[in-house]
Amino acid sequence: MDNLDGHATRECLNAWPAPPHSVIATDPLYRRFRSVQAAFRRRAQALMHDCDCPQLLHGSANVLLQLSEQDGLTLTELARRCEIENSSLTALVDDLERSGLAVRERSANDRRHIHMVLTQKGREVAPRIRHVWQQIQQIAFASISAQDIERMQSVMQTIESNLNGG
Amino acid sequence: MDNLDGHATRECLNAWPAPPHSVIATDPLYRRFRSVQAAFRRRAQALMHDCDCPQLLHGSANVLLQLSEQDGLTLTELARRCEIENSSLTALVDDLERSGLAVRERSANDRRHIHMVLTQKGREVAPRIRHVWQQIQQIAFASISAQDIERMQSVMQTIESNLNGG
DNA sequence: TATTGTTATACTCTATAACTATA
DNA sequence: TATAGTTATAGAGTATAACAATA
Repeated sequence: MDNLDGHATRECLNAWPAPPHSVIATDPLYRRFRSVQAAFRRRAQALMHDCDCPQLLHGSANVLLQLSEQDGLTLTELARRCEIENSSLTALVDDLERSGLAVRERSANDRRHIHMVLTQKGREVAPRIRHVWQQIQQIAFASISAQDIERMQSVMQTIESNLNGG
Repeated sequence: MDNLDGHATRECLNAWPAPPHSVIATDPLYRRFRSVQAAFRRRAQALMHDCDCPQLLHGSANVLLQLSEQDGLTLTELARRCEIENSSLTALVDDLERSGLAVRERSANDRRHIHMVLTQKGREVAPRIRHVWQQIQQIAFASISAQDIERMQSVMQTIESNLNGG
């Protein structure tokens, strides 16, 4: 076990070694993507709470905003616009129904289709949610130029495309 | 149910409406953070497979690289360097042990400490993992200038700090 | 009492596969 | 057979809280 004590000693002598370049160049970047998203989500939840909005998943709020643009979309069309799978949408729509913001209405013409229709409450809440999202933008992008934000989005898109082999 | 058919008709007449500015400005950006990270992970897994590396979680690979910089770190020190909680580290360390790349060794001096020690296999594999991560960088950042990458990282850091109220 | 580490649990976001109901 | 939607399940990454062992 002497070597283990040796390790412990090295730790003490050199507690903060510089990480190798390959590590600092990849892992923190990789992890930053998640932590930024988490920061967006946490701040949005705090703001929604402050604004007396129902506590929605970020995805549900997005569905709500889609519906406030065009009410009565079918689930499949909503999933397409939100760029998620049908099965992923189910929980978000459940969330909206549970919060009383929208209801499923089965189509009379083709009973396979379900239209999502905003309730009165949903129509009232949607602008507040939209406002919260706008606030988040203002907070998040404070002191960052529009050009830098666009550049970042474009770089991220290129990275994703590079990694997906395109 | 006539209104539902009305919705269906509007869909047909105007199937691809432009989303409102507030939506395009936030949600796709929010979601991009996750999708880029997923792209990194998927590509890394594919490359690790091609290079005959053990299939490790990204986090486990990161722990392995930390150990290849300094062997025998305690779990708490490893968690600190990886910027995760102790409890989150457990699964990653289990992963490394399961793959035979490192072993837990309890310290004789202070039996509360556990040192992670690379095995022979771990020392052989670490450089290959590092190489894979370097390849990923090359793939991900192809045709993107170093300046743009640094700028993106810095912008992301600012966004996170803004959102966290700093 | 304080520290190290583990376990149990939960949460967010997402996907795939198998299923039901309808056309 | 094809489409719309649901359910069941998984997986990645993370956290909190309660716990055991040790100091």
